[in-house]
Amino acid sequence: MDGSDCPDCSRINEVLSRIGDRWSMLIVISLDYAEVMRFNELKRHLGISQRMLSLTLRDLERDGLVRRTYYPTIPPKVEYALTPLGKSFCAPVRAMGEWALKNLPNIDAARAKFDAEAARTVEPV
Amino acid sequence: MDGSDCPDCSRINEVLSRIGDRWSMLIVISLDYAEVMRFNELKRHLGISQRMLSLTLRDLERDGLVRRTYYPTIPPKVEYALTPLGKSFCAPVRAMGEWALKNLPNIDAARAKFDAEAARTVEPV
DNA sequence: ATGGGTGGTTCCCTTTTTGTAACCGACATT
DNA sequence: AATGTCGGTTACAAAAAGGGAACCACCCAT
Repeated sequence: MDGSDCPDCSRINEVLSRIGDRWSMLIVISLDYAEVMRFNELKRHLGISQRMLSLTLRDLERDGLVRRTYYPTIPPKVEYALTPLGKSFCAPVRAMGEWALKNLPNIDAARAKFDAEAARTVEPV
Repeated sequence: MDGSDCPDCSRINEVLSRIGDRWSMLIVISLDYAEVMRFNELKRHLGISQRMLSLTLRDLERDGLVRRTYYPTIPPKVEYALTPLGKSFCAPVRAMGEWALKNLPNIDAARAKFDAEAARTVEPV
């Protein structure tokens, strides 16, 4: 079984296992911000390896979030942009980003506190 | 570099690498729905392995999203519930869940179309 | 003729993640 | 007496993710 009971869980599970990885989200965010970007532009912007970028972009295109436009010039030029579906995905991703912005300090504080207490119970001296 | 240029990227990168994994989100959603759940209850509900569940729950507790209450009875009883921080995280997660629910068919359609076209260009017969 | 940029693909290797199985103590059930 | 439950931890193994470098064709600038 995998998320068998709760139907929402299996759905969310599905979508997260497709486009819920780090690079996909970061690419979507970048494209949302820049409207259109070229391959090496994305690569330099994100610090992603060439291999991961091409793999992730192909998956995003396959899933209908990204539109790839190839110009057979010399040297070749390829532009990536969000489809309407990709743009609609930005809303929840941005919501999560804003939550992150606001709550990362809280997480850090909780983590520091947890670690401090754990250290005390292990080493009471 | 890693998401160096765009400040949002590095933040989202951070938060995603902490609580952006599949199990964390599913646990948060489950706890939001049920208010409080026990260890094996979560395990059965999500179909997660015992090891991953204990690891993920400890991280969630460490990050202040989940509160763990231990009752030293025999057999032991442990309850997990969301903290206020965890509850606030539900909003963006739910937004993503709702998007998933609505757009999974679109993704599937795009994927099928992409695969069909790829098959045609490879095997034109 | 050498090197660089374009957008990739392919191979190899390491690291990370995840699952499986066994074990724990102490009791309750069969 | 053996087995099951509860909430885990640990060791091992399999799978997946990811990085790095090499290679491709083609042209341009030096």
